[in-house]
Amino acid sequence: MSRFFLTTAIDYVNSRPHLGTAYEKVCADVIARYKRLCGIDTRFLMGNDEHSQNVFKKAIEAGLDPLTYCDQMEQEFRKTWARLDVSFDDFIRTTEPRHKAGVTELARRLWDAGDIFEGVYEGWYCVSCEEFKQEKDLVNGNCPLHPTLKPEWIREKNYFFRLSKYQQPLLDHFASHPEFLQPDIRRNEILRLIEGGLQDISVSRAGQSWGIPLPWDPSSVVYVWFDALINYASAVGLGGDQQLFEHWWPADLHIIGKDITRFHSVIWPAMLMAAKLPLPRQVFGHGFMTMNGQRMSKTLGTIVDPIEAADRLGPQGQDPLRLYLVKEIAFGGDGDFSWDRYDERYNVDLANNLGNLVSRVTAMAARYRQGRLVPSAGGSGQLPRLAEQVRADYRRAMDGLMLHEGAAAAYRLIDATNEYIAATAPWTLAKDPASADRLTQVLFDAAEAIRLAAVLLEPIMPRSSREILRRVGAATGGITLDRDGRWRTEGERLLLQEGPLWPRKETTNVSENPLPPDAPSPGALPPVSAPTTAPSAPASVPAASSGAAPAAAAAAPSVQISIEDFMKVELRTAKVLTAERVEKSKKLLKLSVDVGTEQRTLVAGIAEAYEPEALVGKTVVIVFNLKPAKLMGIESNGMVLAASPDGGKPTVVSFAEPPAPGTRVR
RNA sequence: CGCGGGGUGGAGCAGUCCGGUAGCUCGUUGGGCUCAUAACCCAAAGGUCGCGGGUUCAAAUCCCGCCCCCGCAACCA
Repeated sequence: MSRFFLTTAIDYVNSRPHLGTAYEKVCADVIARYKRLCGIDTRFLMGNDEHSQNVFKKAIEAGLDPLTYCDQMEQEFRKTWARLDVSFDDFIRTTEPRHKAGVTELARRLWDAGDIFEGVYEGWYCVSCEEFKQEKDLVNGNCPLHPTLKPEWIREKNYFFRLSKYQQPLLDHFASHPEFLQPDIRRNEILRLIEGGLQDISVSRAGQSWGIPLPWDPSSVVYVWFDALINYASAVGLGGDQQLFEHWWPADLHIIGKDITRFHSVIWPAMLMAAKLPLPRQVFGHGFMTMNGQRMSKTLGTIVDPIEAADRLGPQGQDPLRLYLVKEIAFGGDGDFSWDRYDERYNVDLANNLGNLVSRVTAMAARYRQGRLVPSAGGSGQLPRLAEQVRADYRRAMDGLMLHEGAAAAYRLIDATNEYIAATAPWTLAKDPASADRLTQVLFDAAEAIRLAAVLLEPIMPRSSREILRRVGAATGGITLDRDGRWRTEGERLLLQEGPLWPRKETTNVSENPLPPDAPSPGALPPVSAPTTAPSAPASVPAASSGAAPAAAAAAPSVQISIEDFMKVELRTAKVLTAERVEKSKKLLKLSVDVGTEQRTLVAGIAEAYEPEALVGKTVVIVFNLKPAKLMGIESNGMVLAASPDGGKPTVVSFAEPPAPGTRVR
């Protein structure tokens, strides 16, 4: 029996899964279930990415031991996947011993092959910030955040992977395996990137404890992205169960978000080449989910909780959600979600079409034949031929990962069945005893078409599919496409007339804007910009992430400060003398202001809301004792206060009757 | 010239790689049916496929130029 090993990205555990994360898992699950339906021995792997500094920080903030925190988050993830009927066969956490074994094994192979070398990261290090600073960020040679401190020039030991060595092998692989990276749009992008040359990359961090130590130098841990990628191999026994590994590796398909395509289609294959291991057969980078056209973000209130979305449509609400995700979004492209549209699709696809079809057929079978259908020898019209066509289209679509087309194919059969009923008018046949056989045949055909549609939809709506099969009197267990996907002309059917599968949802058209942009949620503070870590870090993180935007950091709990704390902030009025746009900047204005005692230059991010001329002469409020910072090369000595709604345009604080420049505001 | 995505009937999208009657869902209008969850079926109206050039017998699709929108990054001190 052929086998299929399928993976999704493993998820960062610093926040609960949202709809974007769920989108990826559901699509992967549909593929996994489809492969099983085809009779293929399938292994579907998912998991959590836990060795991130952010996870570590998050745990410490929550006052938890990191592992305890990860344990708790695992439950959150598992709960979500269970609610959505995601049928993974294995769930890996990067803190598990088997993963450590795999990472150790792979790292050692690369080291032995000479593809990892020791280097140093050199840079200006601010002891107070505990991080490296870029030369260009320094202000007069000092740390921008600590103007009195001169950063130290530090060399940190770092191990690098010779990624550059694999440029040509990767290009060769892409050339000989056009299917390796899909869809094509990503493939072209990555090809250009590889052609542009590859840099060796740092794979270790010195002086950290949260991570997997390098086998040859335990004073360093493996960089989190390097660690994360290896999960796919360690989950099937790399460095442990050799027999398991040989059976399942290489993976047939990595399903990932388009943001981490580079890690999976460049770095990961290069690592495997270096380790002399086979490459995964295919990487598929799907698009992102948006909410009402906007990127999912906590501050914009555009996060959709997948559990909430499922619950909205009842205890079996996961199936409508799953159908929406695969049928309404072209797999590979970006997709939008809105509650209105979600409800609409539910009514149209499930209540009106499929659900109503099951109702009318089972009702007629019950009324005219007491639910028992024994087909006569008569012909079956056009439906069987269409069913065969649909089945072929469905297979082609699903094999090519065009999940939305697979769903559409199944729906062509459903639509055709509704048309067939309208054309044959069984209720008319029922009035004429001479048409008795014909009536039975028509109902049988309709039931058979429904049965086939249910089989095709099984990967997308497993639970509902089984329920439909039950109602049309077909076997519900162990179905396969080969055996159950073809039109049957005989066999007695016992149909069950029961209540609506999907009651119609009355659309009250309460357009529910999740959160008015200018209404901050209670207790929410502006997100604190997290200091970035060492500059040698890769730009983004690999196997974590997932579908949509990573959730913004959770709103900090409301913290009360003392009057002394507040008084540390010296607010003063300032009169704007000149204002000009900052070259090549979208948001910044450069202002010179009179603060009474002196004249200062400062930079404000209000260019989108104010023309420079409109500000000249105005009296505004600034933070007088803010540490200077450089923005787009300009030193800013203070900050203009403005009301700044999330995603909206700022309004600077001003006065009806301006006091003298330099007046203290408190 | 920072990277990327997009512009297709009123709305939301597919189609673009591999040119050949412009497709789907919703909405609108008219009709039909009464088995069914006010559902289902038929029909109609509605499109300069962002703009301008080019290649071609033929361009939404290929080539060149331009405009607009949206992300991301550089900048919300």
